[in-house]
Amino acid sequence: MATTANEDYIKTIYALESSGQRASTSRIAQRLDVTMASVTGKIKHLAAAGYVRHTPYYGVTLTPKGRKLALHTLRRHRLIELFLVKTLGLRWDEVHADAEVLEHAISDKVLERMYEYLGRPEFDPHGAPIPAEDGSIKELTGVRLSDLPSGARSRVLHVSDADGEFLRYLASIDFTIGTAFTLRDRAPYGGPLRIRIGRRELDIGPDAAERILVCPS
Amino acid sequence: MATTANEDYIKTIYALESSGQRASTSRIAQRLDVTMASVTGKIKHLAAAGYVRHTPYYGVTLTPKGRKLALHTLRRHRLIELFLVKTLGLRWDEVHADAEVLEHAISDKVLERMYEYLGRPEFDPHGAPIPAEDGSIKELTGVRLSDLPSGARSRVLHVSDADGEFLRYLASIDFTIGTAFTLRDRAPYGGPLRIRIGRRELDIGPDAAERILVCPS
DNA sequence: AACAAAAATTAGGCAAGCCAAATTTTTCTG
DNA sequence: CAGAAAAATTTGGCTTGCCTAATTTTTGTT
Repeated sequence: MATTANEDYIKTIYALESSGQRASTSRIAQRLDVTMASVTGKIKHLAAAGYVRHTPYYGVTLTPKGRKLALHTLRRHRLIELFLVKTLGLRWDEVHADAEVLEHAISDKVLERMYEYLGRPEFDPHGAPIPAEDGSIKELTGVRLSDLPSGARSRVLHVSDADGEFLRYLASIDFTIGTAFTLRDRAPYGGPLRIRIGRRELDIGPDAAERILVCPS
Repeated sequence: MATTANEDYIKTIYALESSGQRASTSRIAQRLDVTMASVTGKIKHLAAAGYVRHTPYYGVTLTPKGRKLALHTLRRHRLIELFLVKTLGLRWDEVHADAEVLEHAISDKVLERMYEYLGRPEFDPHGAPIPAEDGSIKELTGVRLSDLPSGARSRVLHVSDADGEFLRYLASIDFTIGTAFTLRDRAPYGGPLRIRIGRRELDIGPDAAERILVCPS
């Protein structure tokens, strides 16, 4: 029942719900790059199997069973990303696609070995929390860099793993997970944010700032 | 074109050819645990795609293209087995099933990283040679333990990875790849072979001895 | 050589996943 | 609120990969 396709749909629905969006047919279709017809068909199947509740012409919500599968898959994805970075030395911007495939292929046994090998980690290379085996997950209590008040001291908490180019950009300016910095000020009218990291000064565009989660400290 | 199913069929045909058996519909079906009808259908597809030549009512042979795919898949399988043993500490008897799945899922990039991480190894945990990237493979020049003359000094070269129980048995008597030993003698009428390893003496049944490849030295 | 058994193939069907095109429902807009 | 646009669904069709049952070909036996 938990095929590759099913897990991908469930993960997408979970991501939409987590970001406060309605899991509508069109949004699922867009994220998975399939047609709406395919989504409607799959939704019926997932509803019959008890993973989602479906309100026709509105969208779906995960059942507890669906939520559990989503977190199980997310745990696999994030552990695999971390393993690829830590063990094989891949960069944080190039592990997403591999993890997307391997999360459906690796056995529970191998996954638990990876978990132990990595020292029971809590976060993946992008700062995202790794769900526990029981399906519990730590919520990230951060704010968007774009919402940070001027003068605040903070550190980088999380960036999405989905956009490799953005990750390469952040790596190129050495603005990675855990980096401590001070927000000097922001230029008016959508101008860049001026950031100080130790002795180094940095400008970050407002669009980038919206995609970076930070932890005020 | 190189789907999971295709790669599994090609691997099976390669294994049959390598062991000098005709790759007939029935033998392929038996090894893959599918019906002969399924094999006939798949064979037509593989023949049309240029991986095999098909002689109806007789069997198939690999084309150079098919052989290349077989060796490519075998390389992946064996590297993954070794990686699981070396890096994650799995036992040699429990890696086959995982490798069987992962060989179809791991990207070339990750595989090459594993190859480098392992120090460009030449053999898998069961002594089988790992095909090179260009598809070349070292032939094992060994003899079956059952064919070894009495009194010969030798070492364990290779055992098949397919039978976990047999591998556990060999591990339990500490008769693993590379173990040096002397064949004392063999009991008549299909009796056991008496083996000496250092100071230790061991009896090995004739059926087991047929499945162990050794390297006289 | 003739017949039975074994091996192989063909024919027809099913499930998963996808698609395009047609239709229905909802939402938006003037 | 009426009509248009957008969203969702239905219908029918395609491919992969498997199955059972029926048929054909080969092989083995007397």
